[in-house]
Amino acid sequence: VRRTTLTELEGCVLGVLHVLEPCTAYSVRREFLDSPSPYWSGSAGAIYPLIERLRRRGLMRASTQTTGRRKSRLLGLTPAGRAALRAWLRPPLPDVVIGVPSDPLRTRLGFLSVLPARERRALLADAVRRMATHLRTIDADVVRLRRERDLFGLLVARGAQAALRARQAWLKEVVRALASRGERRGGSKRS
Amino acid sequence: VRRTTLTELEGCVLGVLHVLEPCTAYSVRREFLDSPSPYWSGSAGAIYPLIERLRRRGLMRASTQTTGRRKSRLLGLTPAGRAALRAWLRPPLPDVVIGVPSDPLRTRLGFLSVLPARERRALLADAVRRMATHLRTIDADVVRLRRERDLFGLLVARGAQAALRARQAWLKEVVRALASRGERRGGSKRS
DNA sequence: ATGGCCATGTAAGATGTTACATGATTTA
DNA sequence: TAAATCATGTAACATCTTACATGGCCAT
Repeated sequence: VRRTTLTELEGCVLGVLHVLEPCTAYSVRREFLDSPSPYWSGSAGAIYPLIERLRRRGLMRASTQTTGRRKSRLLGLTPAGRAALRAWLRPPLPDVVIGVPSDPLRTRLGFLSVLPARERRALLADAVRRMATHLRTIDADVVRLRRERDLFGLLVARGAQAALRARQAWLKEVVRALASRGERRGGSKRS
Repeated sequence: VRRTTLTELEGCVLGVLHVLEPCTAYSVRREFLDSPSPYWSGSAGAIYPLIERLRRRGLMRASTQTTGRRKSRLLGLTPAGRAALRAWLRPPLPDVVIGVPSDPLRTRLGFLSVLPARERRALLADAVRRMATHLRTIDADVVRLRRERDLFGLLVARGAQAALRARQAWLKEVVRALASRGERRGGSKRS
């Protein structure tokens, strides 16, 4: 089955390549390893076969270079690769891009009714504490990127910051809603 | 390799089961098909094998019922299943639950520099318009769940609403930032 | 009775993870 | 020079998607 669209990771790799080219496969991989979002694992078994796939599809090319004793391949986009990247970004955006983004924390809190009151409070407390810590590192990222005058990097970091702050505010709302509700009953199920 | 943790989808299925049991595999599937988040595909090829897996692991059981001429299996959690579900929800939460959630829109806007100014504006306009439409349906969801006094359903919907609103505000920030920057240059790359 | 949706699957294939292998290079 | 890390992979496996198959049920 001839694939014509790009997956999320494939689109990202082409995008990273557009910014970094010419560069090695490993420096592409580093972008994902260094991302503040744990969603991007950047595992070798994902990146290297993916790059080989894109190369065979004619979206990128690799030119063998030799630096010192080490052979490494420098990657670059082909015209077809640039076109595929633009097509990936061009409207209309698919529903999954616009729709409610997945959030494993929101998912879990939807099943809070499973836990007895004590563990429920422990879960919320853990989430509140860890969120605050994590948010501080993102705040530092934003400050750094602003100082470096990296406009697009800054916008992405601001988006992440906004998402985390909104989630933090929502988390407080959840805590309030459960506290104000009578705490006498344990595991009430959704009607 | 003996898996001991649950994947996101497996945890969700156990959670849905806790709320709906006893119920059929299809009604579990419906929960995902009807979810407002397009992240949950609810494809048959994902759900049915997953349920069989959980059953073989002893986390749920299936009792064959016959309604009319149709045989269907009613699913329910086992004690081990309940324990696994609680363990999935119990702290410490893994990093991927706390960290910056993935957002395909944020990812794409990070590569805005790829597009020429005209297509860039088209992309942002499409995103703004579709976001507004989508947000209205989520708002309606919130109103409905509030009326139905479904506390946990309401909290999840409020979380989705908060995430979308934050994204909408951020999107406006992106539009402003790009408009205020001189528009003379086309595809500036990240330094 | 028939066309369409309900309900339950299965098969093939794409993609990603974990774990390992290998050699080069840097650092203590 | 020994250990750590860089850089590039590969193999086995798990999971999910797409597409199909099958039979029951329902409205016209």
